[in-house]
Amino acid sequence: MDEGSGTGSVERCSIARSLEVLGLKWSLLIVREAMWGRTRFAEFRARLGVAPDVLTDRLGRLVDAGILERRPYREDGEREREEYVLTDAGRALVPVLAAMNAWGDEYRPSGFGPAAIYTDRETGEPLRLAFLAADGSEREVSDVAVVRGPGALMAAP
Amino acid sequence: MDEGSGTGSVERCSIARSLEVLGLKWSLLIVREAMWGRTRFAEFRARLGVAPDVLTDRLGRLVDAGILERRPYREDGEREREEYVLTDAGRALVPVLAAMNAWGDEYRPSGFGPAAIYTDRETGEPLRLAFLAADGSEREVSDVAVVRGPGALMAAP
DNA sequence: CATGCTAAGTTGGCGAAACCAACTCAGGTG
DNA sequence: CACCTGAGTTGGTTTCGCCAACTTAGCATG
Repeated sequence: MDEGSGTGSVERCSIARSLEVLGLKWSLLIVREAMWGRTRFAEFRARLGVAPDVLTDRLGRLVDAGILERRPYREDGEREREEYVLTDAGRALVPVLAAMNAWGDEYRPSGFGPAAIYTDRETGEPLRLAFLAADGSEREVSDVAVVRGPGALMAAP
Repeated sequence: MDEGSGTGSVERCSIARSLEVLGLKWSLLIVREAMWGRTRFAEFRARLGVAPDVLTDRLGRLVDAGILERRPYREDGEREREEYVLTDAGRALVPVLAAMNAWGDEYRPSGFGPAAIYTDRETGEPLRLAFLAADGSEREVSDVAVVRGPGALMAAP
């Protein structure tokens, strides 16, 4: 997954750079589980049904990318083991998950209603994602256009 | 990619359902290119450097999922061909791309500045994604909690 | 009317990634 | 010291992605 839009070896597109670490199968679902508070190998494995070798690989990549942090823990009467907790960078993926969640709810409904709701941590009231202008006013998705920024200096029609 | 959180055969998690169609390599990058206005096989191919057989497969899946629409076109002096344009469901993926973009800009910077900016289609002013409460007030990402909705009726600690 | 051009794909072979079951490993308990 | 548990490895098979080469359909040109 390289080349294409860019001229050099560095991927200029932030989406592509995000996908370098999140684009492999299971990566985002592991982050989703971590958001629910799962931290342990066996929990991820049981919840997701992912093969153990793949899970080992993904946890390692997410740690390397700074999304998860390996941290020792000890249950009483057990030996010391490692668990995986979200870092700030990992928690910053909430909008990505929320956006996917909202799209899936809308365009690929399960028939059971939404499985996850994003809420205010204190009041518990539901939140939604929206585009805001600098003055705080909201814009509809249909009013949003994508334009090139400084990182995109390729010539194209 | 099934089972895990659910008991039956329908995937209860909207994120997993979104990933069923968007989670394969190249799918989201094809949607990104479509947002830039690319519509043709050769354009996707040249921009992304994706193998033609994979591109055929992904375009077909995106069409089946209702994200892209196949539409005939004809350049003068050319034969009729097909192009691929975003549907409403496809354009509704803007928040997903914007969220990934913002995360990549912040946590995996390229050193060239952002390659894409999401703007108001009319005024051109830059927009950002934010969580809003029902009254329109904004919440920080760190104030967001994920809770179970009606679609998640699994018992778990 | 054969020849070539172009966009949009197929086809076939190969290496990497994912899957699955079985096995290992380290420490703690009875 | 036999056994249990969580956290992984290992080996073999299937699927996926990559690449180069080939095909196909219509129009245009000689």
